[in-house]
Amino acid sequence: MNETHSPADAQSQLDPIAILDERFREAIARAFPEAAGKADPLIAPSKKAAMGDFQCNAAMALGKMVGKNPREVATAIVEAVEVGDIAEPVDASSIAGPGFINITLRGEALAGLLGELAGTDLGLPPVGSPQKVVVDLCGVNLAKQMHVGHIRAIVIGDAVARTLERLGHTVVRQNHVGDWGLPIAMVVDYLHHENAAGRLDLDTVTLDDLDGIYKAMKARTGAGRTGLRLAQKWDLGPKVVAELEAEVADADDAMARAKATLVALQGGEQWAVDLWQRISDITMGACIDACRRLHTRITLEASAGESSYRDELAPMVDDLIKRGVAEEDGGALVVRGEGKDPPALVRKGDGGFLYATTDVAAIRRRVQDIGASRVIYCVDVRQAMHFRQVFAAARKAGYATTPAGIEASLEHAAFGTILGTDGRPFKTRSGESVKLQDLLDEAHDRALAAAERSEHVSTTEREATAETVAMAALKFADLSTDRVRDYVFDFDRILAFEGDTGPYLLNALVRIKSIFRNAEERGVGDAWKDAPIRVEHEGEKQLAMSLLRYPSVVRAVGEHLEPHRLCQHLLEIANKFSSFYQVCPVLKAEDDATRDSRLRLCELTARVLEDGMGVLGLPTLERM
RNA sequence: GAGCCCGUAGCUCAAUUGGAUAGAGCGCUGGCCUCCGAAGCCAGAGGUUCCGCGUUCGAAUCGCGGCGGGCUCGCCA
Repeated sequence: MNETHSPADAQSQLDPIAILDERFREAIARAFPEAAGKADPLIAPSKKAAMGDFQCNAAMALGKMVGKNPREVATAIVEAVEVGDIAEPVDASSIAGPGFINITLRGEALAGLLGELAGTDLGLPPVGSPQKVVVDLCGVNLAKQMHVGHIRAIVIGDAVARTLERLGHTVVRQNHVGDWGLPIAMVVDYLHHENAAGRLDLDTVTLDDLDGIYKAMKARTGAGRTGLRLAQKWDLGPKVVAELEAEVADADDAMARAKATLVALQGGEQWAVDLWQRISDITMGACIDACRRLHTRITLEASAGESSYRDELAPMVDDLIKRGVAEEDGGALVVRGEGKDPPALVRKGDGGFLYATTDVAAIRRRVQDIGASRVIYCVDVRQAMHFRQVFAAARKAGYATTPAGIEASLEHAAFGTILGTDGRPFKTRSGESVKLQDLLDEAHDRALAAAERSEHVSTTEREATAETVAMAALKFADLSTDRVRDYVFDFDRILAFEGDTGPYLLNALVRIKSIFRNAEERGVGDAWKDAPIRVEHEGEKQLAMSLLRYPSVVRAVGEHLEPHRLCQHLLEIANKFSSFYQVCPVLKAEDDATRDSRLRLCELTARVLEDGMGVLGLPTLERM
C-alpha cells in the first residue's frame, strides 16, 4: 500500500483531531521521553457527549510500554499537555475508566477553526505532491445492454475519481470496454450475412437488436453438444441423435464462421472493421448517455477498450517468455505468482490471448506510458482472484514500476452484487437482468409522484426536479454502504424520501438555500458575510464539530476508496444541521450578531454539503 | 475438494480499523407546525454482535475450531 500522505503533512491544522494529536504527542514526549515517537496519541471523537468531545486513548498502550499503571500514565500526560487555548482545562478529573482522557473544546476555539475552514477551501487545498491515478470504471461490453450491475462500476468509480481529483491528484478515467474477441466476431458475422441477404438495415439497428443477436449467437454456438453426449450415452435412438447432430453441426458451422470473421477483423479487413465500428458506435452512444444521465464524468475519449491493446499482446508475451517471467504449462503459457492462487494464463494452447493478457498489457500501459503511480479497478468483487493473478503477473514482469522507478499501487476497489428484497440477485419478475435504463426510468417515475405533491416546485420544474432527486437517490443508495458487500435494493426504501437517503441530504441543502432566499426577501443585506462566527449554543457546537471533521473524512475516502464513509458523514452533518435549525432561530435570532453568525454557519454548512455531494457526484437542487 | 468474502435490533445498514454503556434509518409507541420548508425535529421500546475456545488492561473487530450463507477455481470475456 502506498503512502498517500503522512500525518506530518496533514497540512490543514483545523481538524481538531490533528491539533489534539500534535498536542498530546508533545505531552507524551515530555512526560515519557523514552516513548517519544513510538506512542500514538490515539485521539478519537467521543461517542457520548457526556464524555466530552474527544478522547485520548494513549495511556493504556503506553502504560504497557513503560511498565506503569495506565492511570498513572494518564495523570502524567494530563499534567504535561498544553491545550488551554482550545479546550476546557484537562486535569485529573478528565481521566476516566482505565485511563481515557476526555477533552471538551471551547466554543471560541471551534469558532476560530470554522473561520479557517471557510478560508482554506474547506480544509482541502491541493495536496503537495499530486499523484497520477488511473481509475478503471464502467466496463461495458459491445453489443450488450447495460444492466443494474453497471450502475455500481459507474457510480462508485466516478465517486472514487472525483474524490482523488478533489484532493488534487490527476485522474485518468478509463472505460475498459469489452470490445474484442469471439463474441463480438459472432455478432459481426451475423450482421454481415443478414445485411448481405437484405434482411437487415444497418442504419436502423438498435442496441436492443444487438443484444438479442448476441444472446442468440451465444446460444447457437453452444447448442446441442451436451444433449448429444447424453443421447449417445443413454442410446435415445437415431432420430434424437440425428436432430442433435444437426444442431451441433450448425453450432460448429457458426463457430467456424465466427472464428473466420475474427481473423478478418484482426487482419483489418474493411467490411469487418466497418461493422465492428457500427456496433461500437451504437453501444457506446447508449453507454455515454447513461453515464451522463447519472451525472458521471465518463467520456468516450476516456475509453480504452480491449481492442486498443491488440497489437501489444504478442510482443508483450514474447517479452515475458524471453525474460523467463512466463512458462509453458500443459500447452498454455502461464505466469506463476507466489501465493496459493493459480497462475495467470496469458496464452492459450492455440496461440490465442486471454483477458488476463489484455489486463496485464493495460497495467503496463497505465503505469509505464501514462505514468500512473496508482491504478484502481472499480470492478465486481467476483473478479477478485483474477485481479490478484493479474497484479502478481504484472509486478513479476516489472510492468508495475513507473519510468521513475516507483512501484505503482494496484488496487481492486471491488463491489458486491445488488440484491432484490428477496435476498437474491436483483432480477425482473421473469428472471431477466434489469436493464439500466429501466431502472433509471422507474426511479424517475417514482420521484415524479413525490414532486407533484411538493408545494415548492412549479409544474414546469417537476420533471427536472424528479430526475435530479431520482439520480441522487439511486447514487446515494449505491454509495452509502460498504462497497464490497452485496446490498439489498428496494425502491420503496430508497425513494421513500425519509430517513438515511439521498433525498434527505438534498432536502437539508434545499432548506438552507431557502433561508438565504428568505433573507434576501427580508432585506437582510450581505454584511453578515464578514461577521464573526460564534459557537455558543449546543446545537451550534455539534454542527461545528461535524463540519470540522469534513476534510479528514474526504482524505480517508481517498486513501481507503470507501465513499460510504463520506455518505455517512454528510448524513451526520445534515442531521446536525436539522437539529441546530430546530433550536436555533436564524433569521428570527434575538439579535443581529447572532443572526449574522448563524447565517455564516448556514452558509458554511451548505458549502460543505455541496462540496461533499460534488465529491460523491450527487446532483443538487435549489428547491424540491 | 481448495481458495476468497460474509454472519450486528423485526427489516436495511454503520461502528473513525483493538477502546468506555455496539449506533443510525425504516417499522412500532408517544410528543412537536397561528412560529425561518414537517421530505423535518424530540423522546421511548427493541441486542448473548451465529456458537465455542484463545490472545489482550480491553474484542463485533485479531487467532483457532465449529455452524450457516455467498462467490470463485488455466486454455470464454
